[in-house]
Amino acid sequence: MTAPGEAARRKPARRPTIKDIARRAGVSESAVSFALNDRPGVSQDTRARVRRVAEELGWQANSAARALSGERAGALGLVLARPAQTLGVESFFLQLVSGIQEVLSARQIALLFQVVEDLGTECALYRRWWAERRVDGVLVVDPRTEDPRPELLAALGLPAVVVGGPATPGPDPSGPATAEPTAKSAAEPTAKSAAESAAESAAPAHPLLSTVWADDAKAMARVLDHLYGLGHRRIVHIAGLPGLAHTARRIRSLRTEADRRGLDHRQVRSVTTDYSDAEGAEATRRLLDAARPPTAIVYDNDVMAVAGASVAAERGISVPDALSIVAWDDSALCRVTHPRLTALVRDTPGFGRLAAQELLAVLDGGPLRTVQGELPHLEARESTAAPSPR
Amino acid sequence: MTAPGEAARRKPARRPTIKDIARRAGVSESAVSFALNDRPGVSQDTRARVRRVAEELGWQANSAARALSGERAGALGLVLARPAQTLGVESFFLQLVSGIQEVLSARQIALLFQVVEDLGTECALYRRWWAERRVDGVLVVDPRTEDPRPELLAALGLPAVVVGGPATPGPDPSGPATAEPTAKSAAEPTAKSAAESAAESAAPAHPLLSTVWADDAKAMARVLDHLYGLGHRRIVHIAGLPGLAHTARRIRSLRTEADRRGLDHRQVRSVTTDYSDAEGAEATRRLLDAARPPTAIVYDNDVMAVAGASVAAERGISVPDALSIVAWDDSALCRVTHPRLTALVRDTPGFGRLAAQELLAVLDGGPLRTVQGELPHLEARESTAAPSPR
DNA sequence: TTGTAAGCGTTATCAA
DNA sequence: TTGATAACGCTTACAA
Repeated sequence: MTAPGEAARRKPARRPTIKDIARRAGVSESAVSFALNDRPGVSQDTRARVRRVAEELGWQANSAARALSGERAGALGLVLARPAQTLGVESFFLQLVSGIQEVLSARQIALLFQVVEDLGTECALYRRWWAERRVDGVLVVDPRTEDPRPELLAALGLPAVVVGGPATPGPDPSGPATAEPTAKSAAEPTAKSAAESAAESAAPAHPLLSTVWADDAKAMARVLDHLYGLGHRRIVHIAGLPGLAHTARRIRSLRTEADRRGLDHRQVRSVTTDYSDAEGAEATRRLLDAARPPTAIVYDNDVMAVAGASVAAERGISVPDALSIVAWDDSALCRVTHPRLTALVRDTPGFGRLAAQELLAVLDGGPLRTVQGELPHLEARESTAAPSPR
Repeated sequence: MTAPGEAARRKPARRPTIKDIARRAGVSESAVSFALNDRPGVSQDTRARVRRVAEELGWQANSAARALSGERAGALGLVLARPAQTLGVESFFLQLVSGIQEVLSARQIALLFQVVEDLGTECALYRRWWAERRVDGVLVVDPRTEDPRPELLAALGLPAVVVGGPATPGPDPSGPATAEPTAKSAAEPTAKSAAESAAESAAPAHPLLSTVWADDAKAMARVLDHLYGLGHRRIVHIAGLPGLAHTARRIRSLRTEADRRGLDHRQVRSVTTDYSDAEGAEATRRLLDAARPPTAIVYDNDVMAVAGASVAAERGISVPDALSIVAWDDSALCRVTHPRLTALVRDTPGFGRLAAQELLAVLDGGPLRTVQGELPHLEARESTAAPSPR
């Protein structure tokens, strides 16, 4: 190593360029370029020599130069639009990102990750990245029911894949999925056949962008199967943000499943929250204080589920005897509570890998597609059981 | 907007360049460059005109071109070396990143964020980024007691700031801070005066890199003050990974504080873990099963604290009557348990802002410095109280 | 199979 | 105060 401190700082080692390699290998720069990029037009012998020299020198292509001449920036972008406070306890994103990078790092592609306050800032950032040519494409997360992003990205010509989509499904014949907001009450029961819903979820392709998604409808059906099978008839789904596409899908699915079993929409229903422990707890309190409280609650994330379990404990309501609890998404959280929480487990890093692969496929000129991730499975733990007779 | 679908994808809008601006404003390219970069050598009039045209065209500098000619890539890097499984419930990093980006986005600087498996991969990535000229500098997190990164980065001449440092403090006269691993027992009591320790923590500057850090020693002292004041005399610190610099500082501080109060090192001590809920729970079980269990436990993160509280509940040990619990780092987790957990609260986004500012200062040619973040404060909740008499 | 040369969009150095 | 012009490191026609 060089001398420490200031010295090292002032005189950074020079990075080798293609010219250095050319000189050292006794060939032209273009030959080097061809050799290193696996292009025809250079002999096996030369190719090998160039490769060896490059290795010796520890050469790596200058990403700026490559981006400037070739079209590729060698980087993809991912923006997370969340108010700073909402950046709570969420293993989801870190795991998603780690899966994405497993795929990207093998191809030497960098990921620009940015956390912003809101959707407007996110859109502005896409425009900037596009104008700056900073990224070759982006992964769009948290798709919404009304989402301006696909149209913007398509207009810019910035390749993108919607993760968790479809962002804006076609017009819903029965109107948008709605749930009572926490404050209000009662939602008019808009019946729809299971077949209708299934068809919808089978062809959710967004016309503008490729999409990778999980079948929340089927997952919700599994949860319902589990709870209904145990004997539950009063089931409430404490959902996340109402504007998100997957929230809408889950709500719609719950309704479909209720209809299929002839359950009343007053007994089986969804309420929306902001995903925070505070709103999760608040919604739970309201439900438990009602005249006929639910015997089972499904929470849209782990944090709310734990908060809900805590409320039950505070009320002296025993889980699972008097109340069953299911968490959508598993994490350490679900395993440290007492009792441990039954959870819907999905392979989040795997989902990230899928998304990255799909974006790379789009960059390579592949067709727009809709790819479905693995169906989550229900990990039954101690928080769900048959409801106590009353 | 242009026509949707394939059309938009095939014919992406052209990005305006400096040449377009020059043509349209009727000046030379270099005049445009000067005007847009606030350099002297162009009249007020021209400058205004150029600016207006650039605005109209929605021009943004092509980051690759700028990186190629100027020295700057306009991006910083942050690598998180964590085995994928350990990417658990941690709000810390997302919050840190959000703070960092508050500072960077104001200066239009992007952040390359990468999650890797281990330190070796992290170092390889620094080398690659450096060779590719991908980043202008990096933020080094999770500094260790024996850390190869500062030397590597200094040798490469890649500007960096250690976040949470100092990474490798000067040789400790009393030997490295050690704690009994969970499996073993007893550590030889290596006494050291409080003054000595204070001096050490007052001048932790790493000779190679700038550092922003939090005074874990003082924070630990605060925790001890709290618990000792309540009457606790048997206090165990369930620490995180033994190799991390801040773990060492906390362990050392605990010992110093014990000595200062004449407490036995068998009664007040640290054990190390991997931060996981599993090891946190396991360590807690071991402690509670001992002949003379501690009356208070300090956990190095929120997940372990919650896991520990859960173990206590499982054992029928009442918190805080029979056991007091403190969590290092607050989060929603600490507020959803029953009782809510007393926690050491710090401003993580603020810490991120500080780190980003410091790195920018280094990039601007500022001197190597050691900057101290805000001291965490203890948020006393229901999990700490006077120990029950026995 | 090889080398020469133009170009990518900036910044920076010169003369004018 | 301006406008050519040469880098920066790479890719890629095109010519030898």
